[in-house]
Amino acid sequence: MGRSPCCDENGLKKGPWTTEEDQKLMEYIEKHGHGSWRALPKLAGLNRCGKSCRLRWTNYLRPDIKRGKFTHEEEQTILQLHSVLGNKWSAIAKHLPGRTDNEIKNFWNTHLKKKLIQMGFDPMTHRPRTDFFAALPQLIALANLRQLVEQRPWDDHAARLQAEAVQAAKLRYLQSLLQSAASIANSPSSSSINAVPSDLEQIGLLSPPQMSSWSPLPSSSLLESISGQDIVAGQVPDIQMPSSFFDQPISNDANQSSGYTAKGIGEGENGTPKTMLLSENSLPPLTDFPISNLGDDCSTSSCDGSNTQFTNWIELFDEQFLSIFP
DNA sequence: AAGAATCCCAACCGCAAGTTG
DNA sequence: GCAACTTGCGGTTGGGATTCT
Repeated sequence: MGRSPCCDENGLKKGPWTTEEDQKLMEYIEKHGHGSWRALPKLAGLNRCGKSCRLRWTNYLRPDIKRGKFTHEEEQTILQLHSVLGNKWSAIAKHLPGRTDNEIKNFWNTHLKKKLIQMGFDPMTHRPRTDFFAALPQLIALANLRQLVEQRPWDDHAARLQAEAVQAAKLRYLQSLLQSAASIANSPSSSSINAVPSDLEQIGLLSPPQMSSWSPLPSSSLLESISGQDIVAGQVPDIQMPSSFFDQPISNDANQSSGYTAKGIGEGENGTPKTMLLSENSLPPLTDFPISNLGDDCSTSSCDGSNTQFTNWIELFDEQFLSIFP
């Protein structure tokens, strides 16, 4: 397996393509097909290397390429597929007609990855970041200190931190439940990944129709459409956040910070760190995130504020999660 | 208004797998 | 089996566009 010759031989042109070059390339491929990419530039009268021509065609000139911003559905698909496939951009692109791997990669790197990081999730594993948890008590304690000093409700930042912590904890618990589901699904007596432990059903996590909009597991149709080699049998993909969740603005409106309380910051009687207790009414109002205000932080054209299904689901999650989570 | 900072994406680079003779 | 060649892929970057100060 030899290495391909470098493109910059013979002073071939590099950099942005001109409309004239595009025209030449398109006309040639429409007439003759691309054939050998290496031979194409000479035949088409282009002072480019074949690699550059191939890239230009596949990423920009191909007639079936979809232009414009990613839709909400596409964003969800990318998130789901990335949780399963990782940075297999070409594999992900196969499930998004009209989108190139390069485009998806760029979208991930410029938007989705940042959102995951901002929400305290590892973009590679889709799990809550441990360093985030480690630092959280100190951050909350600092915020509380400030509250005491200033005698006023939590500011936006502190409220946001707590809201994120609660959501991350919930998701971590959900993930452990899903892993249980996977082990059951993987057992000889179970034939479907959809087999769920009773506690999942008990807390209503999988009750329709709330889960129709987003599921922590890739949809069954999606899984079916992914080639078998992409997924280790029985392995549950890492949980990922719904894109609607990521759409929540990082800086919440002031009216969301009221009424949040943290209890028991500090040390317990035996000197061990005391667990931060969050009263039920201290939970952030997940359903109240001003989705209609997402515009500034919204990178896709789909942020139209119409996504209510997930918020319904998370609302259910709030109540029933707390009833079983000490 | 202007300079700085940041965002965004087209294009490049290099590696590895696949193909051919 | 081997080397040359082709193609595909993922990571990175340059610079224009946009936003911020």
